[in-house]
Amino acid sequence: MGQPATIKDVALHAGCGVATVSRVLNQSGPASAIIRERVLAAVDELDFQFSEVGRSLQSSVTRTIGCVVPSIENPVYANAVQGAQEVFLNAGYQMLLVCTNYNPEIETRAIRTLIAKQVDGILLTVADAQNSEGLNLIRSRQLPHSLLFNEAPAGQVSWSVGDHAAAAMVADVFAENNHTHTGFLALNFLNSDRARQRYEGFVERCAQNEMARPVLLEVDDDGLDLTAHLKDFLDDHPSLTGIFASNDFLALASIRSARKLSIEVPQDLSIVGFDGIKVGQLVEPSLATIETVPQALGAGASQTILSIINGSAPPEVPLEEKRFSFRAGGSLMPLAAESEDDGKGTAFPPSNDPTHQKAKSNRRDQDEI
Amino acid sequence: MGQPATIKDVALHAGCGVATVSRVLNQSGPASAIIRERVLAAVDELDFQFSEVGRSLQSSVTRTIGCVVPSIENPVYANAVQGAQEVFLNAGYQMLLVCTNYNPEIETRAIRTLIAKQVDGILLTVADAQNSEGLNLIRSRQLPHSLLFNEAPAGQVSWSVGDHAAAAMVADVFAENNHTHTGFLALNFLNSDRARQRYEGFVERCAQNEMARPVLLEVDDDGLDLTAHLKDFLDDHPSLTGIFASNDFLALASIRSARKLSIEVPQDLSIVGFDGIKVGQLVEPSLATIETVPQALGAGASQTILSIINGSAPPEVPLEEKRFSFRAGGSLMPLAAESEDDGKGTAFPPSNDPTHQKAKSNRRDQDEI
DNA sequence: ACTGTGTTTGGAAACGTTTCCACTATTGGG
DNA sequence: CCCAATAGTGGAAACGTTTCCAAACACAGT
Repeated sequence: MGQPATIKDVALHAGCGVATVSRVLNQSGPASAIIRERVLAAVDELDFQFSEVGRSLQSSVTRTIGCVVPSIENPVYANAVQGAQEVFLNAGYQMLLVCTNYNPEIETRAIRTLIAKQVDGILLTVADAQNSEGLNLIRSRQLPHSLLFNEAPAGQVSWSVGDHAAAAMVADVFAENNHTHTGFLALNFLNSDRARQRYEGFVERCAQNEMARPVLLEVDDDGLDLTAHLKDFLDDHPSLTGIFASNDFLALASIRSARKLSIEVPQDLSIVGFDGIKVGQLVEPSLATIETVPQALGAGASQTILSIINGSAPPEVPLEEKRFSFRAGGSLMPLAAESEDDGKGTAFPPSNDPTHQKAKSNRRDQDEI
Repeated sequence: MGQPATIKDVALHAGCGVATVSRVLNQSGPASAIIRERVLAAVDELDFQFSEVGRSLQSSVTRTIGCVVPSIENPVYANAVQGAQEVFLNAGYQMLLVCTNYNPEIETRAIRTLIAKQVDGILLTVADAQNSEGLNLIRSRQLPHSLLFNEAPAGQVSWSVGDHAAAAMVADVFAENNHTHTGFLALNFLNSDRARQRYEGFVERCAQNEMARPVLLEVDDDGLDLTAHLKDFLDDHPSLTGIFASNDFLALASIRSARKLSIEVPQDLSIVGFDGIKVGQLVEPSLATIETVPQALGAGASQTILSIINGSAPPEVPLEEKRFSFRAGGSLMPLAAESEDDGKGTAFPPSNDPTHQKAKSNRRDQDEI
């Protein structure tokens, strides 16, 4: 029972040539009933299984796909990866997973190794789609691939949320609820083109809605305690009535921090998140957020890759409206309508609003379903 | 620019033999400065990279590890997988990930494929460690492997939480807080030996603490709405003052459902979770739970595999006390001390306690830090 | 000039497959 | 009874590596 049996062993055992064994097992050619039986018996006896390595060398197909994402501790990526994995598995592919921790160096090295391993395709979320060494490597070898969560440059397919438009929708929601002075809370702003796009989309639409320019609050560690940051931020910008957090964890952390500062959410401060993670619906107040469908994006991107491999028609990326939606929640509350702000909206208007809004209408019911 | 360059192309380009190219690139033998330069130039020119497939065939080493887990939508597994992935990557291995969705058939098939791909080791969480076809395959081929989250049978290493003991600790916590009538809330009881072990550990220790035997509430779908289930459950067992949920999501869902039924947590009902997911600390009331260290378990299990591969000393599995701890939270509240129950604790005692406990001491402060 | 030592070098085998092709039986029809 | 199809079979090449081994070469000491 030393080394695993090879096709040669089977051939020897069955008293035939290796070609015959291959034909029987792959049903790729004629074989007499007698010999078929002998081969099958030998396979059983030796517990034989083809080596995919030998096969891959011969066919230059590995039935393996590479997947490169920043991290799967973020449930958004976890869901996407899981969705992708499932599609691949059903199509007979397995998935090599690499988490880069937002480190471009690891990203590049990982992609290089994936190429060397001759994966049949690569699914990836890069730190910066405009300038990714790994992505260039992939492109120059014309390896089937698809971007996930990155907006692709010019005409390339990519399965992304539509961060710009989604963030604009948040601006609209704030506008509809009479919020004019808002903040944007971001983590890892530098390492994520997604966060940047959300910020841009939010800022632009706020301007269009004649709201004040959103104030940027950038935090760098992902510790849970934002309290100090939040306090400084609100002290500096007392006119703020709403915060758009660039992901749901930040949003939840903000709610908690606000509570410690005796700021009631949503009465004193409205908060909107991004991603639509499951727990957002389990908490009190429930989280108003942009709901996304990461699993569907992951699955779609996988199908894109598979279609390139098979030469079949690629799936259409759904319209933006299908990729995100606003999920109402108790963390957002309308402000009593008031006189419009001056319509400048470009520069930071001096806050002429010395106190926090204290609208006290008690509308907990919003998340009763 | 058709097919990628092979070592033969490089040899041709550099005007030398393939053996020389191999020696230069691997620094595995002598080579004159002249020829070294020519080889390096050819590599650059042709953008050559070794094919790992050819290499693996020759060396029967793939620098690839298989990882089989139920799902990475569960943050516990996601963390563990990420921890493992990181260790492997640092050691020069990549990881093939398969999510089985708790389906033993997929599990077996995946393991079979991993073996065929000649992975150097397998890290896995199986549905049932006592009776896993895939695990048997791995064992019979003596493939380096390590179990994760499964308790291993007799003397085998395994990186698990220590579900039995952890659940017993929950029983102790309930006892210290004067809860005597508790329920155990489980999802997927059939598919998870973990849930079963938690139940057993909880039941046993409750008996030792002379508490009533915990009532089992099993739910099958993982929809978010437990309200109906919870209502029936509490109607049937009005004496319950505490629920131990077999994971934090269930615990959070219970809190929400309780709220809908106008049952206050923790005043009317205490809830303790299991796993210690991050959001548990962000919600109000914060979740009392068993905190685990899935990332450390994943990393440890990986190191076990690496040590088997390298023939080095395997890392020690930490003592149970290091693998979990109780995290206090606002969802659990002590009951006013009262006369002891009758000490039978074995059969279901008839509930002689017609109303819910309504201890009203307002101790929100418990989770202020 | 010749031997001996040591350094470079490249041919060839091996790893486990698939597939092409040539070869041998078997059959059916004349 | 012979010939031509045809079904069944196995040898060998190819895939891209590494490594063994023998050959070639350089050079110093006699």
